[in-house]
Amino acid sequence: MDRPSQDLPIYAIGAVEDMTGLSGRRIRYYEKMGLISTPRTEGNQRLYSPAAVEKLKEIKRLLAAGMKLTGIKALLAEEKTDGRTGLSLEPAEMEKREAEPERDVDFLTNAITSLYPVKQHGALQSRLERGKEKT
DNA sequence: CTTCTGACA
DNA sequence: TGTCAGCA
Repeated sequence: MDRPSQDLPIYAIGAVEDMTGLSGRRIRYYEKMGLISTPRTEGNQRLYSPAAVEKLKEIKRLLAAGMKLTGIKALLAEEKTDGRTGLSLEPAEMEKREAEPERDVDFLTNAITSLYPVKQHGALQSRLERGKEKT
């Protein structure tokens, strides 16, 4: 069967700070901004899975690439959606996208193609292209 | 000792 | 964003 080990929340925020190079302040901030969701222990302590750590590294990269938190948030929302059908967006998300001030489609497309494996390009680019025509 | 939230600079 | 307070 699959090994959910990658998804098991096992690291305390301190360990994540060492692994990602991000400050706890920032990690908590990203969570507050809705970029990530973190499981808590009964004592309200945050726990991060190896996958979550990678996700944070990804956010760090995107940020370094010049993307705004809002753009990354939208990107993460895309991934959460089915990459193939990719059409289960909630009205609230749609509105946010329409209102996204820094939506440079070409820039996002480049960032995506250079950062992600071919697999995820299709649906994402289709959506971006559509938004492009629309605009 | 580490983490948490809220708040200030 | 760093850092401090006051808790747990």
